[in-house]
Amino acid sequence: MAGPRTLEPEQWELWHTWMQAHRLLSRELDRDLQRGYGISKAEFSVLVTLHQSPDGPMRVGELAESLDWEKSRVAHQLTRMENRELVERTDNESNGRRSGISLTAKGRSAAKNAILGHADNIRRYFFEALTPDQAAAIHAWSRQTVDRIEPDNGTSTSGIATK
Amino acid sequence: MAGPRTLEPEQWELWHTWMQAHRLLSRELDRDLQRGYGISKAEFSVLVTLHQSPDGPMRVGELAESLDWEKSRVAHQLTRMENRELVERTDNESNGRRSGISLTAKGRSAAKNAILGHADNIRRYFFEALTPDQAAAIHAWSRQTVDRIEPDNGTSTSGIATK
DNA sequence: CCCAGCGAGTTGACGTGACAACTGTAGCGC
DNA sequence: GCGCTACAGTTGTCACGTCAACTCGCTGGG
Repeated sequence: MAGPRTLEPEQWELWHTWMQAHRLLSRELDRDLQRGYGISKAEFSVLVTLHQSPDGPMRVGELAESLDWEKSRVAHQLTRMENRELVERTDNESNGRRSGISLTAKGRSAAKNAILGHADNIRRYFFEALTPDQAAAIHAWSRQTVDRIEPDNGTSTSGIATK
Repeated sequence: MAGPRTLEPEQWELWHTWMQAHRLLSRELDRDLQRGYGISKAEFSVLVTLHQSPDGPMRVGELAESLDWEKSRVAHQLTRMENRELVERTDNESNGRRSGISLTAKGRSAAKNAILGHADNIRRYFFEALTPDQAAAIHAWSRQTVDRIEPDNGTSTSGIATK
């Protein structure tokens, strides 16, 4: 409709700085995870999700939904992690197909260590330099954005949500 | 040192929501760029940088510094873009090595179109749902973070900076 | 029985990104 | 000239992520 077709310089500046901050932060966290625990961020996400699973082995579909990843991405990731012996695909008793994903001992201990270290890093890099105002602003914006792009999502107050 | 070794639930919630918002936003912008103009975000960045270059061809090092990418990443990206005829590596008159990067006609027009559309999308997805307070808070935090992780950086007000 | 179609999961192709090792040119001291 | 170092750029390798095509088991219709 109306409006200038380009951004104001200060808008550009804000956008650029915001993106850059995010990129630098992600890079630091990735590197720390890699150096400290020898796992990548993607691997970390999978390990945490499996680690927190209450009912033992998960299936690929569950993992995909829980992480909000595409199934193919999960499958690729699991293949790599299976090669590195962090997870294993186990036979499911009820039907013939192997469809259970579970942590190996190695995967479980990696998860345990990394969770603590990672939380520490997040606090160091993100929360320590965050005033309450900023936290509120970022939180509000994040929720708006998530709701706008992907409305059906359990981002509500603090936990479980509808499903 | 001291402090709890894990994050508070509300901190986790903020962190998770923020990461998710960022991911969804990036994905939307990427897809729009791809669908609307047939170029990726990485290609877009290179095209914009070259397009804005005042003195014609740039060199790989300049590009890398300007984008804050690793040189190898730039080289790989240029190889792909050269194959797609968006840029060309031209001989540099002063020394024998081919070291100039410039846009092809195709690249130039792609850049021109994409810049407008992309700015539009950024406004739609980012600025429209952002109050002035939020913008200020986010801007402030971003600058702090960039300065903290990468202190020597031209993030000052609006342009050129020391170098 | 056969086969069409579905849903879950996998695979392949391709672009992306980080890191390390390599090539090649220029400059310096001898 | 010779060797050495520094630096720019390239290449290889591996992990990551998306999309499209595929496999496999299960069903339901004929």
